[in-house]
This record gives sequence, C-alpha cells and structure tokens, in this order.
Amino acid sequence: MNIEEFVRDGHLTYMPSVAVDCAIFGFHDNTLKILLLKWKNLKGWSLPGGYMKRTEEADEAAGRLLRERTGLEKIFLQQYHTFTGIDRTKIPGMDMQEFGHSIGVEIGPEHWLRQRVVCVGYYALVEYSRVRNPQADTFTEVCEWCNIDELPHLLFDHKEMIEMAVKTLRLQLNFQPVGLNLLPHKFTMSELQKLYETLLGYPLDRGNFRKKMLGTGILRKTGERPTGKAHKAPHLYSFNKQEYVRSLKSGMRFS
Amino acid sequence: MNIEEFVRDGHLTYMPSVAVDCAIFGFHDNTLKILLLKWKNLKGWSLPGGYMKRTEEADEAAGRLLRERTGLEKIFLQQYHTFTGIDRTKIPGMDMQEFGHSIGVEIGPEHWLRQRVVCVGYYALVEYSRVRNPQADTFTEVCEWCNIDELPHLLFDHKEMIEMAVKTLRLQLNFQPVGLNLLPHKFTMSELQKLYETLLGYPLDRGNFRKKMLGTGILRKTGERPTGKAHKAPHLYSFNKQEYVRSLKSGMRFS
DNA sequence: TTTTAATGAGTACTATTTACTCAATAAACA
DNA sequence: TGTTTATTGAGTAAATAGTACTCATTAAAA
Repeated sequence: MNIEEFVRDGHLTYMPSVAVDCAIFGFHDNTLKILLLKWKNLKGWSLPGGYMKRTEEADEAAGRLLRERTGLEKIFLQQYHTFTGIDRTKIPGMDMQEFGHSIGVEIGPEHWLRQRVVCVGYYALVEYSRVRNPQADTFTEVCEWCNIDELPHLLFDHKEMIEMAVKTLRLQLNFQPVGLNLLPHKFTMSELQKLYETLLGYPLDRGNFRKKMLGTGILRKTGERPTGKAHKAPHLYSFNKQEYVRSLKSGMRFS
Repeated sequence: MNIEEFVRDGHLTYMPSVAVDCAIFGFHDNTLKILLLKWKNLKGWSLPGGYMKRTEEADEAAGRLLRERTGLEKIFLQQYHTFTGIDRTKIPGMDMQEFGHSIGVEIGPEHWLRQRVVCVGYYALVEYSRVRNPQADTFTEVCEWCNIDELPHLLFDHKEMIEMAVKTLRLQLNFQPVGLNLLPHKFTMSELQKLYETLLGYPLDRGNFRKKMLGTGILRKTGERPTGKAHKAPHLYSFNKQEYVRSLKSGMRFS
C-alpha cells in the first residue's frame, strides 16, 4: 500500500483509532540497543508502529510490524502498556494538514487520520546479529539500532514509551527469558553478566554471579572455548531452555 | 444519559472502538472479592466497564467508572492489559440486533455499537467496607461483591480478564502497595498474613511472617488491642505509608 | 620468556530463611 | 471461680543463601 492509497482508503483496512508500537531491543557490544525509525518529513525518530488491521489482534499486529522491520518471525513479544494521551500524536509546530502537504496528499478536517489514536505498546527481544537489514516503512527513511542511553530526538510520546519499556524490561528480568532472547545461542559468562549489569544498572560480583548462574542449572556448557582473543579463553554456554522457563516460574533473583 | 440517547448519540461522546473495564478487588472474611455486574437482558455477569470518552484518557475513564459504581475517589488503580480479541464482545447465541430489541432500541447493521471494541483493562484495590452501596449501570441490574473462587457465569471475555487481573495482582504483591489499599486503616497481623496467603495461594509460617513484616518497618503499632473476641487480644497495626512505598521500590519478598 | 588481563574455582564470613518452641492472655466453659 | 482453649508475642537453632574476597590457570601480547 503506497502513501496515497493509505491516506485515501486506509480506514477500510485499519482501525482508525487503535495502533500498535513496538520497542525492539537488542544487545551488542555490552550495550542495550533499540530499533528506531527516522521520519521523512518530520525532524525526529520514532518506534516502529502502525495501525491495527480490522482483521487482526494486537499481538498479531505487533508480530506483523516486527516482521516488516526485521524480517524475523516467532520473536519474543510482550504487551506492556497502552498509551491513551489525548494529544499523544500531536507534533509541536505542525498540524495534520501541513504534514499531508509535506508528503504530497490532502488531509481534510474530517479525514480519518485526524482521529485520536490509542496505542498498545509492545516490547520485543531479538538477537542483535539476526537483524541484518532493518527496513524503514512508508513514512520513514532510516531504520537502525540506537544505544538506549544515546537516544535521538523522539516524536509523539515515544520517549515516554521507551522509558516505560526499559523500566518494564528491568522489572521482568527475573520473570521473563530475557537472556535467552537477547543473547546469541552461544555466549560467555561475562557476556551474560554484562547483560544483567546493563539492565539492572549496577555491577555484580563476578564470582558470585557465576556461582549463582551455574547453580540455577539454566546453563549448559557447550565445551567450546573460543580462541583468538587475548587472555584465557572462556567457556561458551547456551541456555537449557526448559530449565530456564521452569526457574522463571518461581522467579530468579539477582541483587 | 439514558439507553435511547446512548444508543443514538453515544458515538458523539465516546470513542466507539475503545473501552475500559475495571477489576475492582476487595478483601473481606479472609477472602478476595471482586465487584461484578449482573446484566438485565443477558444471562451473565461482567466487570464494570464502559466506552472511553473522547475527552478523557484511559486512567480518567477507569477512575470515572470506579466512581460511578462505588462512589469512591482517589482509589489505587492500575492498567494491567489491553484486550483486543476480534470477537471478544460477541455473545454466543445472540446478535446485536436481538440485543437491541431486548432493550427496546433498534441497532441497524451500520450502527456504531457494532464496531469492534478494544478494551484497556484496569484493576483497582479498595477497602471493602468503604463500598456501601455499589450501583449498577444502564445495562445491568445488580452490582455486588463475588468471591474470587466462586465466580458466576461471565459474559464476553471477562473470565479471561479476571484471571489475568488476579495473576497480575499476585505478581505485583511485592511491588505495589496491595496491603495498604485492600486492608482497613487498622488491622491485625493475622489479617495481613491471611491477605498474603490468599494472594500467594499458599500458607506462610506465622512467626516468620510476623518477624519479617515487623523487620521491614512498614508497620506501625497503634497501641490498641481490640477486645471482645475469644482468646488473646492481638495488636492493631497500621501502615507507615512512606516506609511502605520506600520498601516496595527495592521489592519485598515473601516466599 | 615474561607480562598481562581475564577465567575457573574455592573459602571464610555474614545475613537471611526455615522450622520450630514456649510463655502470656482473654474469652469460653465447667 | 478456676480451668480450658485457641491464639498471640517472642525467641532460638540449624540450614540456606549471599558477600567479599583469594589464588592458580591460561592464551595472547609485549
């Protein structure tokens, strides 16, 4: 669907007042990253998102968006909050009419795009390296990873959305398979620790982290020890998924 | 707004595809209770809920509903999930036309009430005794407390909604001021323990619970010891709200 | 060959949790 | 009126978990 079609007939396919936005998290170079879109005619970035189709539920809409941006299927995806601010999509200093002109279409006063939109927020956890060529959408020109603590200027209420998503991710660390979904299949103990430290926001004792992690039984030694880097080669681990999920049910705890 | 007005012009006041439902919890006789509505023309019960006004945000809508049913203001209220199932408001064996006739109004095929509705779910915690005379709404005839494990037949997707609300409440026990909002101002240690046991779903050791609770510093001895009942008179406690909120930030833990 | 920085493993100490015991007490009972 | 009963307040010992370390090992770099 191109822009003209979307502006004219979008309301036939989509619900005009319900959207889904998706905070897609990745972990790389010991840093939490998020996938953002740079808009064509607005000076700012946003989360990937879009209207909900009339024929789909929110989970499906979020999955579709994730697929469209990353090409990935069957990704860990969680609804975390619904945003309903009255003027949440308003852009300071620009009205919808102007925006229409900037993209070359007419958006009259009764146009369906003028309706108030509530937005169901999701967060997704993806393995960073699997996202090869993230795709922008109709209204955007760049889709790329941004460090979570070096965010660009964000449009709409997306700053608040990201803050809330990160906060939720932190709280869910002991109840959701965060490591399993953010790390590659094989990883070192240090990488796992760095992920926890990044999300918790404070350092952990190396020996105790190691002891506790191994104690939970959620890790499997692969036997490999990747050489090539300086110093002693670390073991490579992978998750014992069954045991991980079982552990989460009673709630792990790292402090 | 009466039924005729609502059916005819409701879409001018309300967003036709966004609603809010509210799981209102109370605690009485050592039992978790929820406030439910019995419908006039449908054989079943539902959560209090309603369309979101065009001029209000979800939090405000939930607050309004809570006020309309219970008469209470400034109640602990938390969004917990948004429900978007395609046929979530469908009633097996009855279509909207029939329903319209049953309440004496005409609901044609293009009527605004036919639109798909997504629903933002909230849960509220109220002090049971403060709810004196819960009020039914336009479509319902009874509004009353039900035991959480003796639920009547529920309409729409409200069984799922309640289950999810209870699950959320359990998970939030250590992060939200659940005791503070569900218990009366003054309460005994046993009552507090019963609340925790009810929500957690398993018994706790009395001595250890007491020791830990007093250790957190969130309780204040009132000095009173209510007499009149059999056996040794227990102390009455109230919450030290500041300390409670502070404790929750780092997350309490009862297992 | 030596140095360096990181890993794997372990240890002593502290704090918390768990599973109990026991005296005190207020109403109910005989 | 004295005794019984159920419940409360308080405390303890043992087991478990968490904290702050040390130290030998090792692979690449100097």
